[in-house]
Amino acid sequence: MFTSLLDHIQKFITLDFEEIDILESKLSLSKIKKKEHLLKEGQVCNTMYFITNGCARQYIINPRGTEQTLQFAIENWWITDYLSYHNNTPSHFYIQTVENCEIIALEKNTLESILIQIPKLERYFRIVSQKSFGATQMRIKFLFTMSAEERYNHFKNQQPDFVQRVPQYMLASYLDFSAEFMSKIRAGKV
Amino acid sequence: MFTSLLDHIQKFITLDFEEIDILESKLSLSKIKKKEHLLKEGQVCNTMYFITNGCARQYIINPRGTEQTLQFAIENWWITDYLSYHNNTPSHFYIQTVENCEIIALEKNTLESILIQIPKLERYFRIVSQKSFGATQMRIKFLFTMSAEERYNHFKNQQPDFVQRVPQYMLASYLDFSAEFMSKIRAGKV
DNA sequence: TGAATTTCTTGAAGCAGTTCAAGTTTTTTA
DNA sequence: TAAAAAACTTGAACTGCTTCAAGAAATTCA
Repeated sequence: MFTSLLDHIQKFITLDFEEIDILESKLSLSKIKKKEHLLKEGQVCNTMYFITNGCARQYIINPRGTEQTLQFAIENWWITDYLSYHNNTPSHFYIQTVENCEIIALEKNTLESILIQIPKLERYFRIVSQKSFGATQMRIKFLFTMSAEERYNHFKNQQPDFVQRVPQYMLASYLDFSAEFMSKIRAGKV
Repeated sequence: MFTSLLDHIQKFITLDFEEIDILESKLSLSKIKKKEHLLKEGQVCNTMYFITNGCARQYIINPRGTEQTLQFAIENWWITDYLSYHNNTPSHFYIQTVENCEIIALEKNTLESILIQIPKLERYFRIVSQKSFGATQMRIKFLFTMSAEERYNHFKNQQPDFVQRVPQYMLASYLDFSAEFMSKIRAGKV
């Protein structure tokens, strides 16, 4: 039932049977329909979400009223607002499913009690978040150095399947250009 | 000698005397002159750097040959390339001191041996990196939604002292606009 | 201190990408 | 399966910021 998360954890640390039991007893899997919100701007985020199936995104609504996606999460990714989570401050972000999803929602209280029983999981979450941080630095590099068309082609080469999975306007905003410009890039009119 | 790091750690976890001794026995403080490199593009990054005094930055050289700063680190910040660090891949980044610095350089091997003796430090590094990740998400939000002038004013309001500490052209590139445009913003010619 | 280097400033020309508006296509839902 | 909603396309007008070039000011260092 939680094999995808257990497998992911065991890429980084080794769990024994007892620990797996503890973990399984505390986790729960939810089915969430497409376009539902896991977090809205202004709420304090006290939950981490692990996607076992489907796709979610973190987005904002910009001053012009347009949604801009800051992050996507697919199978085997965690998504949350860590700043709101750690500081107990209202979030600046929305988190929303993009497809029907199966998600493990892990509340702060639950996670803390798990971490007391299985301290080794601290290591798992450390490594996962350090790697995410590293990936985000690369993302900023691409945003800084590539043209819109280069960013699109680069992304398409790196994640060819994913490009099909989300509406173009969401991907356009993730790559920091307009939906209209995305159309022109794809049509070769640039 | 390592009080700034020890204090920082103890904001998140509690260390006993024995653990502090172990830690102190494994750490070393280096003085690094302004403009020296801690990491160059192409090298595998196997060290994390904690700034106890001074300022460093992570930057790239863009296709036009101009340096672009992706990240600054001042007192009580860690700086490294986590992607290169974890994957043992050549780094895409330079890390360089911006001022004369006092730095705790923590090599991967050393850190791993410390973490075996003091597993609770996993928690410290987890929380620190999750908070950094959260801060980077906010940074991307600002890059996406604010004009160049707004980004400058926002940064100046948040970090008034820091603006004085680094050359304007470095800050301009960190805020993702040109050094020339920074001049015009500051002169009110925009 | 004086020379060399680094950093900052200014204006002119240009362009990558936005905004707007309207229409078309595709997908979802009742 | 028809109607509604969501997503995509297109062109025209515009603009925020870049690039270039050259000089001025500030800082560093021998």
